[in-house]
Amino acid sequence: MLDDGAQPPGGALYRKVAADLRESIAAGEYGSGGKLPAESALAERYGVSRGTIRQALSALRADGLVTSRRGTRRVVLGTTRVQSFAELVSFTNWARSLGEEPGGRVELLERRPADAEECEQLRLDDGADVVLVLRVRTLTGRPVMVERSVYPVWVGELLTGIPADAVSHTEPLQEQGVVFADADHTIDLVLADEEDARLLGCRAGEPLLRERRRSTDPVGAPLEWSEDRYLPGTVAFTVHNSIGRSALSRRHRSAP
Amino acid sequence: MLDDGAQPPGGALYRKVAADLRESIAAGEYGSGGKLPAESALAERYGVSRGTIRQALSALRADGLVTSRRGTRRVVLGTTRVQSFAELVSFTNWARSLGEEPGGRVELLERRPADAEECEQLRLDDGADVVLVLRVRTLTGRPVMVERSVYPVWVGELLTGIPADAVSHTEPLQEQGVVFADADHTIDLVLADEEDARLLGCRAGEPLLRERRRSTDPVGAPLEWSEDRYLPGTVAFTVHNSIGRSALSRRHRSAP
DNA sequence: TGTGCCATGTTGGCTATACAACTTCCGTCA
DNA sequence: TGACGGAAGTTGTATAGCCAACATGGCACA
Repeated sequence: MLDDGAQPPGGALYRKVAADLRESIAAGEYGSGGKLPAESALAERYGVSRGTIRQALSALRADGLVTSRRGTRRVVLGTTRVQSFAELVSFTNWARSLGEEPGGRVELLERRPADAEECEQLRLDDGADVVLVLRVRTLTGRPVMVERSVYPVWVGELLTGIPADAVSHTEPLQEQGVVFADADHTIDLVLADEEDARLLGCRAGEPLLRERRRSTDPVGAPLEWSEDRYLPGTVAFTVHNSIGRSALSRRHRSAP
Repeated sequence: MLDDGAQPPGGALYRKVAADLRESIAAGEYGSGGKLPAESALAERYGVSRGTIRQALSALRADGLVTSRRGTRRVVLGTTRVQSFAELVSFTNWARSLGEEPGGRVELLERRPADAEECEQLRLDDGADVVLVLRVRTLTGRPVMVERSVYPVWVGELLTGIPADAVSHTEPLQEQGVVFADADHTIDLVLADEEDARLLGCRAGEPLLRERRRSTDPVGAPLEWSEDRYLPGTVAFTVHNSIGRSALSRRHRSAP
């Protein structure tokens, strides 16, 4: 038990405890709807302080795996959940975790001046350049999504050396020290334009699920501003939130 | 400073600190991209321990308001964000927070045996009854969303006494001690059927943004299983996630 | 000039303790 | 039998302290 296997801040004790508890829960050790041992009991079992246990449980709580209420033991909510942040930011990681073969092709990679929204999103000065990458992503050969990403030049020029049929873009970036730490996602619906239709092999005007995403590094510097358009029926987005911890919100759009 | 104004577990010190910091950030006191004071400085300012400050900052971190990295002071990511959990679960609260007039009409309220998925989602035995509520929701008179919710009978029968034109359903439930604590959302795309078209005043086959939601109480008991269908262009869902704290996930659907 | 090292500031992680608030259950008493 | 009350168990909140890991800037040295 207490197997290792995390890379971000790696060796933290509470992460190992959390990982072990996740496994136990997924294995049904406490049943679905069953009660977890008390914090003090877990502290003794793992040989750590109650504070560390609480740190671990807080992570499970945020993932929606367990409840937490003053006065009673924690209850198992779901038996499995959660994708790592890496699986969300990287299409490649996600596909692999599904057992599907990720693919993709760069349709366009160019450097050009940023427009108003790109400046806003990437916090660039007016007139600054950005690198635009247009890619079609496939799952086991089938086109699933078209991705239009713009990067600040200092990020984008790291991508110019990558072959056009490279499976992953985020992995080489990570290797060069670019760390994706935060992301804001906006999900709505959009109709395919002619370019979408051509790239995805659908008809123009067909509805697509759109995810716009702004990713930042640990310091808060914008790394990527991307608009992904998914063919319907291929993906769904799931979110968990709880009272006092709601990363999800619903936004109104008065002007279509 | 340190204004009150939270109702769930109300009086916690770290919540007041967090609320105060939120205000300061929203007021631009540290600038966008600016540095927050050190934890120790904040601890002294508020007259609390560093642990309490860290608890408050952890909440802001989860909301994506500030960064956190070992070695450097925290940086302001965004100036404003976040809706309370109540605004997400309740259409009424949400609409009010937008300054729009929420409306709605119950098209159908009936008690009937649950089907297979409803049993699964609400953790009911086979053959158990559920209460189905079909409602059209309007924003300042304009129909925006159709909501199909099923409740376990013990929740549903609390709704039967409510007038058909009642604005909110969740509020009367809360008053009777039903607390919504956790929710799982799945967002995807669906085409309007005849009923949707009739209720929303659109054409059948038109694309709609669908949110399926399962809400549970603090003990983990399912309270509601709902499917909401939004007219395109009226809403967008936004999610924030960060490395190590990802409540969002992307799911594959192999069989449409 | 430029490079590398070190002191300092800052957050992450962990422990220990104490009390408050709440739930559950059991036993007592009417 | 039923209601009330209290004891025990459990999580929430807060404090204090310690060290490690990391970032930054300045200083010394080549």
